Amino acid sequence: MGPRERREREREEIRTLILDAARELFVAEGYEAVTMRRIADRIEYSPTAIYFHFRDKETLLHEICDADFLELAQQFGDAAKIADPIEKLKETGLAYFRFGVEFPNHYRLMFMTPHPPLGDDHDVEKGNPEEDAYAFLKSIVEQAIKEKRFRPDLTDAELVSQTMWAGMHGVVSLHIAKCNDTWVEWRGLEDRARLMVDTLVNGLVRHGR
Amino acid sequence: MGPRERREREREEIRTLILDAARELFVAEGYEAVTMRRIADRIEYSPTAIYFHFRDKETLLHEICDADFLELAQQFGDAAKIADPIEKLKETGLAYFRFGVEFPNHYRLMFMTPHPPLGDDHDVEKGNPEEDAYAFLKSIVEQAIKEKRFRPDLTDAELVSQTMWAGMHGVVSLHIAKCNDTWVEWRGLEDRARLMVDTLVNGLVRHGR
DNA sequence: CGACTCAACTTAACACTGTTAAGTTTCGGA
DNA sequence: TCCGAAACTTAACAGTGTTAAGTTGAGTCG
Repeated sequence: MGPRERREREREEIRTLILDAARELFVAEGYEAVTMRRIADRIEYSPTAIYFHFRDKETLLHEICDADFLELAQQFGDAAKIADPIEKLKETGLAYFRFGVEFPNHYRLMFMTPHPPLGDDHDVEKGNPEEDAYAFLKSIVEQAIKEKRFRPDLTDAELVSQTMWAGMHGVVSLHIAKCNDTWVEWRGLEDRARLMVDTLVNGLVRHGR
Repeated sequence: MGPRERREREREEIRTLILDAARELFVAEGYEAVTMRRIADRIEYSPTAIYFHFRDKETLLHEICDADFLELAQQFGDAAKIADPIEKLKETGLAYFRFGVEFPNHYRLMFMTPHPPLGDDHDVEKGNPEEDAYAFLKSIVEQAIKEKRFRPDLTDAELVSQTMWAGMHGVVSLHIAKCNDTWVEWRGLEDRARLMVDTLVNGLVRHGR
């Protein structure tokens, strides 16, 4: 228990100190505002100190939004309780939408910015629906397929999930990138999200007879 | 006749020289590669010379993708010939998709990057379906509504257009941002686009009886 | 206890970026 | 011929991410 562990703990503390400062700047003022020097200012260290804890800016930002992937999966808590797969799918889509609108800066980094193929050391456990948002979505789609709620030609859960995802992503990302665009007479954001889920689900389901 | 016009013509020539050099860099290596100094190198001028023709980098890039909006609208040439509004809508969606996949760097700038509200001096004539891609889409949706091809509750052409757009944008932008992501077992890009148009249209149309 | 080690940090610098101030060339018009 | 302005260049500024070299201070060991 000597000072060996104390050092390690202190190291972890300053690590999260940096992480928190960066996140705060980031969520408030966006990617552009996050400069190494501004982070350093905020925690009253020199800019170089950060490099002792993170390889570079990219991995720092990466680490920030890594935690957000977990956060996203937890937004599906309400949806997870729904038994009917179709209703569950709808609620999941809307929860995803709300997440994106609430944290646009995180969303941009997570889903709208191409990243170099970074190492696969993530916090979230891949495939676990409680941590992996995509796995959660896929599990719903699989359930819907198993219960024969979709059109008979829709047998690939992966493909359907990706389309469902893309639809909601389209609404969110178009909003983030174009909400100040005056070219288009935008309809209500909520309405657009609603119409997207409804239309997609309506287009996917097997219409009873 | 006089050198008055020659000067003006020369000025226009170097303007497009810059524009072409910038576009070339941009389409080949992406936004990050476009630095004022690299553009200047390529046309053998000093970096400062560019500022004599463009206010700043932002407006330069803006001007480049302004021309691309026109280009996009012209991709709908084939779709424009289709009489049936539903088929026309599908083909338009796929043409949009192909454009995004073919010119990802342009697409990123046009639709995935938030811009400060820049002046409304565009090349394209707003509302003209032959130049304004959104207007083209909306005209199809209006036609479909008029011909009662959509569900009776769908009366707002703007809202439906925006949803249709968002759907295809979702497929394209997710591809551009995440095509190197190994987290997801991506299905074929073409298949995803196809399923998106089909599902959306299927979810919108009035199902005959 | 004193010497040594090494992690944690700082200062100074490098190579970039977009952008501008100031100076130079060039050339048509009076 | 001289003037003025347009078109350009050189040099610089303030900023960026990042690194090389030096400093400090606490833990280890003879």
